[in-house]
Amino acid sequence: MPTRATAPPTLTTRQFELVAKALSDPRRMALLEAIGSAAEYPCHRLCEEFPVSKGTISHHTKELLRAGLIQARREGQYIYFELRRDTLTAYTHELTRRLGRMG
Amino acid sequence: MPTRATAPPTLTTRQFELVAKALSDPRRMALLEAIGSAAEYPCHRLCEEFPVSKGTISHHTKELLRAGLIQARREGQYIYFELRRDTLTAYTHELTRRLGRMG
DNA sequence: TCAATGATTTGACGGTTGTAGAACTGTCGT
DNA sequence: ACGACAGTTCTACAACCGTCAAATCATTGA
Repeated sequence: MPTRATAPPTLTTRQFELVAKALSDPRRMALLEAIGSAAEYPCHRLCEEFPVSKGTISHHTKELLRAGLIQARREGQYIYFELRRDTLTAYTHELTRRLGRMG
Repeated sequence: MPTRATAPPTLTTRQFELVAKALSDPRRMALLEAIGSAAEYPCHRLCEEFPVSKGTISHHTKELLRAGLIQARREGQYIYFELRRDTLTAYTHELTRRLGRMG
């Protein structure tokens, strides 16, 4: 069976922790929401629309990348982010798996 | 209409942040899993089974209580914790609601 | 080649956090 | 009343985190 192109249905312990950590900061969560609001979201628009410095934006997006919550596509001098919903579902599934059946 | 005894189907912004923060620490997550592994879990068993001090256990359970992820019942000198799965479902639902439809 | 724009990296700073240990409160048996 | 046990609170500390500013890298256009 070939390796799946999309996403693993389950997360490693390490990645589970990274996702939880990434979601724990309100600002980072807001950035993630913005990115998820469109099919693709240009990085410089995040810089325009959030009252934080470029460096901070870069820091947060790096964390989101590490967690696998977004992916980046470079096009010339621009970078476009895309929300990875598969990682999110994997996270919520792992959460419910660890904490028994939920309502 | 009377106030519901169980849990709100949706979380306030504040509570959403508290839950995300509470879930972001691996140790606290492990404590939550232990509590969720039974209908009720006595506090002193957490102290026995985790290699951290009493003070640290108390600190973490306090955070879990603040987030509404557990509830406590006192019985004499003992305290029993119970996982609140309703808060967890509310959290995952809010997460998916904020990030658009997911797989 | 040079200037301008987009993005990353580095260094520093203040606030937060996980942790231990000691002191304290509360409850049970004897 | 007293000692043992369960839990909380306080203090202190090292590590981490979000943030900015400045420097640096990368890419495009003139």
